[in-house]
Amino acid sequence: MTAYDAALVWFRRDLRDHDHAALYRALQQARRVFCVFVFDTDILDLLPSRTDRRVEFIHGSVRELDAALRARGGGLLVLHGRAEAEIPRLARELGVQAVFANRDYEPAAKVRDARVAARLGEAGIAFVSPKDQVVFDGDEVLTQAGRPYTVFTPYRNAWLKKLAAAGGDFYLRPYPDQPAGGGALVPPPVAGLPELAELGFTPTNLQELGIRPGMSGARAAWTEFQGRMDRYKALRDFPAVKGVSYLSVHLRFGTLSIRELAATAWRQGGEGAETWLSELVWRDFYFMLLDHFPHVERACFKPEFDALAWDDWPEGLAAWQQGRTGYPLVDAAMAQLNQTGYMHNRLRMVVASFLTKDLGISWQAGERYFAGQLNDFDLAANNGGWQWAASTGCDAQPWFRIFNPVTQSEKFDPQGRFIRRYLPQLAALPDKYLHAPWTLPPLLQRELGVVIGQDYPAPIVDHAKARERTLARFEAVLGGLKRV
DNA sequence: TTTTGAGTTGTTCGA
DNA sequence: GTCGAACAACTCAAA
Repeated sequence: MTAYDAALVWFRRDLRDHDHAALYRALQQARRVFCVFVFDTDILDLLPSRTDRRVEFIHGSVRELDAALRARGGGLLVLHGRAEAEIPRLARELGVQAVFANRDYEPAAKVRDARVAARLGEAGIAFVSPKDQVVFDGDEVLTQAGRPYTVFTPYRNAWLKKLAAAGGDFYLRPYPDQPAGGGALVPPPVAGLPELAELGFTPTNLQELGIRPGMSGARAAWTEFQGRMDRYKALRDFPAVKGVSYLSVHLRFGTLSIRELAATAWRQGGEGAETWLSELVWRDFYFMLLDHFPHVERACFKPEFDALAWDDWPEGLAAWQQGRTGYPLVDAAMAQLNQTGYMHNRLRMVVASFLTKDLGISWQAGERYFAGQLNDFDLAANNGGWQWAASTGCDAQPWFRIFNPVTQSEKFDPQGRFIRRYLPQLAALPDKYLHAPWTLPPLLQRELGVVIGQDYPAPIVDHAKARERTLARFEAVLGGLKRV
């Protein structure tokens, strides 16, 4: 029996029509179900450029979602404006009794949703926001003392235990497309998807990069990854190799369901699948942290680290952003980011360590740059990753978190295949010198046509000295605390 | 309440 | 080149 005559499903970062909590609940509770997506100007206006792969990805995914909903008798109403105002207005116009939208954990989204809920409430319309984008959220995995975990390993243990206790797939079962005795999708009163240009954006190189948006792109990438999940543990640290899943962008925009991914990894078992499942647990962990500790968006997870005296060094930041630090692995990684909007996870750690620990620049500056560039940018994961690298987050251990950019290069790109791909000007260098080109004897530099300081930058800092400065920087804060 | 064990992904040093 | 220990000692989470 349906409780409502009509309901509205508001799609945000969940651009699929299967295994979808809000869509399922709406169909369960309402006789007629409308669907809407808003190109939210409150978000779009903040983007640094009008050429943005994320917007193109969303645009393509929305087109596909609309087609899928049409095939089921419904369709997607696509709006362009302030979601905060558009959703309550639309809900009234359509005469629905409830709006369903999957729960979001970002501080700004929580404020927006609270305002929407309040406006809807004034009109007697319910706002329902079920859990969808994580396996376990907020208060589902807590310590014995009832507090949120702040250390990953015990969190993961509790997370896995909770899943296992429920028989493995209880929490991972997909929501059916059509609940028994439920309502039906109905077409929107106005059809049509605005073109990218109408939204004020220009096309990107998304297609050239082979990034396919939408549920079809997600399905293809997911199927491909399943064939190599068992090798994930062995290969994931080598950026020149196809070792990681490349599913982050699909998880970011919900073109895949986290339950489906986790269920598959859980069922498969084995080293590769277990390691990958751990990464999905990290994802839940960071969402949970952001939800419970929203101050991390701007400040350090551990407040004492807000006292760290980072350097204000615009030229250093620019060199890092543009990939001309003189450290090939760092520069190749930044080139990958700038050209494709993607960066391998190992390299995200390397460049984050380099910015904060070698250049002494605040993690917030790096986080902001990533936010503008990454196709898969997600506040929770990006912030968590940066704070981990900067040693200001959970498990802060500065003396463990200073990566040696040359050692990392030798270890994880031993033949320099990744470096040569993104820094063709270094292609002629022998492997031996590729990771630290400044060690190449000057005569050989001329012979190979790679003169340091001319054809490729000299190292912007000396790692050993930078390391000492960083340890002193942390000592000033931690040592100061000890004396109190 | 007190105690105990452990902490994603490392680096450096010296033998 | 390889290997084990030291790094510094705090905080968290469970027993």
